[in-house]
Amino acid sequence: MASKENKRDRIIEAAIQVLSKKGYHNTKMEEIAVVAGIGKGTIYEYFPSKLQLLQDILERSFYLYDHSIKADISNSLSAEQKIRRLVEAHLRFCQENKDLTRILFFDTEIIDNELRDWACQKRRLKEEHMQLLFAAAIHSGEIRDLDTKMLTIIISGIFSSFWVPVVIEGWEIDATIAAEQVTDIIMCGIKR
Amino acid sequence: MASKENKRDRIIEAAIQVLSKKGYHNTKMEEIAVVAGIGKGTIYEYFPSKLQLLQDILERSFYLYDHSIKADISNSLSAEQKIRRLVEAHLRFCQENKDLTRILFFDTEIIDNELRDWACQKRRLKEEHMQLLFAAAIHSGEIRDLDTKMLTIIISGIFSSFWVPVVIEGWEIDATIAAEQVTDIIMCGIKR
Amino acid sequence: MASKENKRDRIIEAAIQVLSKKGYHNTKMEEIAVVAGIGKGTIYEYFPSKLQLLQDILERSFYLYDHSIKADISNSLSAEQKIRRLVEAHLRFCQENKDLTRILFFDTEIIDNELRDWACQKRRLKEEHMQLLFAAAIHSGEIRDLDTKMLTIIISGIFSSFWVPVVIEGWEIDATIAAEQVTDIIMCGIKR
Amino acid sequence: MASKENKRDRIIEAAIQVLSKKGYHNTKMEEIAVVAGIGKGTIYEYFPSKLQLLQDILERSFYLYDHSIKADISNSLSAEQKIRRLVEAHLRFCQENKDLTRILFFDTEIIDNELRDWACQKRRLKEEHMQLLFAAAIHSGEIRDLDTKMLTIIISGIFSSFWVPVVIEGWEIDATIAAEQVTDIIMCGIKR
DNA sequence: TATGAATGAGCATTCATTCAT
DNA sequence: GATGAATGAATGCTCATTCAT
Repeated sequence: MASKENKRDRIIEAAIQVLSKKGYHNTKMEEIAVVAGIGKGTIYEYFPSKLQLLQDILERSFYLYDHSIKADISNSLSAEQKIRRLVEAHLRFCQENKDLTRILFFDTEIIDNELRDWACQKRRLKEEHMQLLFAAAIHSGEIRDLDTKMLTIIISGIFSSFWVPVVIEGWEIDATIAAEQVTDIIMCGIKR
Repeated sequence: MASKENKRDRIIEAAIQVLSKKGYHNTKMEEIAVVAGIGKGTIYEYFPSKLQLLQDILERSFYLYDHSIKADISNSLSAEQKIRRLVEAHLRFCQENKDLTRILFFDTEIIDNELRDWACQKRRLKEEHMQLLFAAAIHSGEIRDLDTKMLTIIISGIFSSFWVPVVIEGWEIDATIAAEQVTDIIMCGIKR
Repeated sequence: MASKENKRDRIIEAAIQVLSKKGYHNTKMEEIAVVAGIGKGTIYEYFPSKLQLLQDILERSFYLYDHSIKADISNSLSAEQKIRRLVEAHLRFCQENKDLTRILFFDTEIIDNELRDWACQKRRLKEEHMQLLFAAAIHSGEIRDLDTKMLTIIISGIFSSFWVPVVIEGWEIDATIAAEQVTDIIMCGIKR
Repeated sequence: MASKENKRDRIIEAAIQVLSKKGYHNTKMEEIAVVAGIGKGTIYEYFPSKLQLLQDILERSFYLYDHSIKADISNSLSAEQKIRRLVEAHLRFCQENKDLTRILFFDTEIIDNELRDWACQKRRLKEEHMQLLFAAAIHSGEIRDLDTKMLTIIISGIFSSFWVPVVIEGWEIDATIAAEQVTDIIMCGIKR
């Protein structure tokens, strides 16, 4: 049992490693098996197909990400603090899960319609959540009365723009400091 | 001759259409041919390989995008005006070239190392260009003394975040108005 | 008319050139057309297919070879003289028609059953002719009473073995002298 | 393991069968698979490509041929005996390995430059070996003082001329008797 | 349960041949 | 007649998946 979960996890880890480096279509099941140190056929004992393996990873990753991001936000915080914490959590996630991040954000080629829809839906949920955050902050007077959809797009964009330098270029930043700076810009803009 | 360019263009158009909907690996040469209304072999009269076809499209697209974006920025403008125009041009490009945008911003799976390097280089160039813009604006006192790398990441993120709602979700916005709002947020932040 | 024959000949010449260097399957019709200085489609005005083109060349070549070989043998000659002349004529043909020789003797891969049968038949005819020569010589007492089939195989082998060094390796020999030596060996053997 | 070698051998056998009948370019991988009684993809588990499969067969065949030919020649023999044994071994090889012989002596179309060079080199080695044999025999006074290159060409020709009647026409001869006759002609010539 | 040998659907690419100009 | 752009049948090869062991 423990061994079973163990092996499943080993497959997932191996898959994350290979997928993040090569992308879905350039990754062969055999490669994953080799990295996992098991036989090719064994993967199919745990996952019905390559696609399902990817889907499982994505779901798992998304859950993990979502968890990392949301866990830290208690409702008593101000919008500014919430944003700062979001940015910080996001950065930390990217730094600590580079391979996962690459898979999750490297908005990969349309692999499957169902998968694409799933990803879209997840994105939508994330955005709705953010939109609520902004709506509340506007309502409480913390931030200006701006279009919440546009706000969401802008802030989401800022979020996702950070993974490339961190994951691909190995940019080393202190998440806390960076979050501070980013939040400052978001809140106060760049104008002198 | 006119006809020859014509057919080349028809192939490119068909390829853009199919590629943007299905992605590189799910696109069959035959499908492109069918959409272009020609025989499979004909594509190879104009493009040596599937990969080269994609590469041609990407280069062409990038050139078009680059052109659309840069053309509009005369040096006499203020940083704020430059940003507004950039945002507007970017939005307009996305709106007017949805399929192309999808390929340009989405089709990022590692298809070929050379291609990946090319894309990375293009991104780097774009960012360098932006970084210079910010450095100048800081120097002239137009914007605050912020880390230009971070600024570039943030603003790039804002840029690229817009294509999804426009292209995928069919969000209809007036580019001029949106650019105004976005620039306002960038310049002045969101704090009340 | 003259022009028509002219063009046909130009195609054949070009084909011989290319075929002898690249072999049937590695030769593209377009290549032949380019070498002939005409359009690809034009070949089909003169030859119904690639195979037929090859067949025409082979027939023509064989006729030429046969002619070169046989022309020189008047019946009044002794067997020894006949053999000497045959060898000499064969060598001369190889020297003067290297490309043709390569096609004719480079017993190429089975391209077509009909063609293979044709080639076999030609070989058989050649051998029958030779066999008759030997039978007559034996009858007249000029040569020993040996099995004519075996004799034919041996002498044919000697013949065909000469084309490689001449055509491929560019061996320069005086046909008359070589024929003398070869005939000497055939007639008297190699034993001291 | 035994099974693995087994399958590899079955593929080679099937390939020899088909290749010898149809030639390289007319042989489809699928056909080989069907004859071997396996799936198309299985061949690629044992051979990386069609060309490599041919190359393996050629190398194997050449080794086998070379082995059959050379094994039988101890140095204490006279030149005459050596020649007789060579002829006999050659004939026996042709009789016992008809398909292989057909591939080895017939499949000469330029398929690949590397392969062609390999074949040329093998031929050259064979000829050098023969040339040495003749040089020694001349030196020991066993045979007349003839040009060794010419001698080699002639005797090689005699050798290779035998495979066609044996393999193609199914000529049944007793190798020992035929070798005797051939050697007699080589040594003593045909003149009465 | 674990394996990896076997499989064959699937696809990019080639090139002889056609036919509209 | 001459052309060469267009064609699609043909084929080598890949790799996710299966299944006998």
